[in-house]
Amino acid sequence: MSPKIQPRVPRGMRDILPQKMLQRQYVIGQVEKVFQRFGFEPLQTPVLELREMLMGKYGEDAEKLIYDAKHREGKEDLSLRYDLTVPLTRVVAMYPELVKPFKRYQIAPVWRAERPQKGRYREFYQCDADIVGSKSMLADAEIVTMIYTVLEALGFKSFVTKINNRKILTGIGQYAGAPNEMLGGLYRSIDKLEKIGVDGVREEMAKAQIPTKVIDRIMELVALPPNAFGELRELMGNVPAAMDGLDELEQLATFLGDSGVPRANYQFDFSMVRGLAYYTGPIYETVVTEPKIGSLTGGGRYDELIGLFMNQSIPTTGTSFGIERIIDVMDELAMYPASIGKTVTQVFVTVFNRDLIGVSMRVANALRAAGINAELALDADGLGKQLKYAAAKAIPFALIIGPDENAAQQATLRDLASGEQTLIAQSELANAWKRGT
RNA sequence: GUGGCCAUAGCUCAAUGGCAGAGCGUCUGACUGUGGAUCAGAAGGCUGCGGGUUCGACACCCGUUGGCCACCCCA
Repeated sequence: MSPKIQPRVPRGMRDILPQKMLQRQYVIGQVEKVFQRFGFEPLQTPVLELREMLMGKYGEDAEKLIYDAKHREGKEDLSLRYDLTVPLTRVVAMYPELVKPFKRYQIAPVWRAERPQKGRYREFYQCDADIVGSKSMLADAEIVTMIYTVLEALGFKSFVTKINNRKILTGIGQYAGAPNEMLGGLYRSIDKLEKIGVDGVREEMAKAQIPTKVIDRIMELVALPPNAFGELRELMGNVPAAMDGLDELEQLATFLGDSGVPRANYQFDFSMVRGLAYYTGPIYETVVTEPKIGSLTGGGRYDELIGLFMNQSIPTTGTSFGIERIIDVMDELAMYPASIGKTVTQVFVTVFNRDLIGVSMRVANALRAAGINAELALDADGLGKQLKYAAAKAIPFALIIGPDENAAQQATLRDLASGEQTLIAQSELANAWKRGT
């Protein structure tokens, strides 16, 4: 025999075992239900894209994290998808016949070669919902409303969706007189406001050789309290880009006021920055305040991205839920409903002895035909062993059909949590379930 | 990509440079129509991997891989 190979998975990737999968399926199911309730349709795309589809979309830093996946003898340069947004824009450009506004959702894995940490993996699922073909701020309001509805459905209480506008950030740069090449670093510093405070941001900017005068002007704007539309408008009255952005956000604010989303769950925050290069309008990011695990959702408007694939550009907005982080938070806060069990099996049908295999099998199949998840013992081991197995798998009930029960056409139903047992006619088992076991 | 901490039985962790251990879990039996409790017993290890120092390394040194944490960035 050849020497054994250490079984391992690639760095930052993991197996998800059945009990965890049940939780995941619950979370994904909830998200999907809300997506559909808002009129989004499912889409699937290949995990591999032609490399050139992905290049030049995310910005230089992000591009370094893209995995290449070319076959040894392949003629095409392929990469694992980095997100679901660029594949969407590719689809929209390829199928002009799609009815607009095109609303699609996609729940699928993406790959980023980052250094793994808690809540950060190299292979992770994103749940995206986007609206293609609407310039209206109502589309953005729908996205923000949906973010709230999804998180609320999952049981989150203390979360805030922060809203800003790329145009305002651009305006801030212009207003402060910051040279273009400094803008990227500038935004990154601004984004840390909440984390390192006003002084921390100033310090970082000073270190980056940004003139004090520029810093002063920026901080004057960025340090404004949330939702301070009036002050911002006054200060930046002569910066057209900022005015456009403010107009958009004020419209969005009006729509959100009528949306039913509680005021505590969204906030206009002029210091929130999103890194991806393609955003052009409103941007969103949701953070939970309880355990600090980074952002749970991120998104925004990217009106020009589709234009990279076709002559005509199509205004688009949407968001992405980071389901891995959502799950990590839900684990930490034990947010799963009791109905999410540790197994899908509802009843374990024991096999008393070889002679009674056929009886147990018929009973199991009858239950299955009635829509009940029934597992059949595969060995006529001692009853003790079979019950132990069922208990270890956390199956709620066991059925015992020995010679006595079978002679009377009955079965013993054992509640494995309480130990309580009841005799039920074999023909009545499925009905007993429907009445609520 | 930069820096720090860590890696011993399935899990949680011990072991002055001197015989690799405990608790929990697993398996078997006491219990041939019933899991959890109790008791008795058993299995389980190239101490992540590769070098080095040493009479002797789980321990010290170097490298490497992986995990975690902080940056960077991000879902």
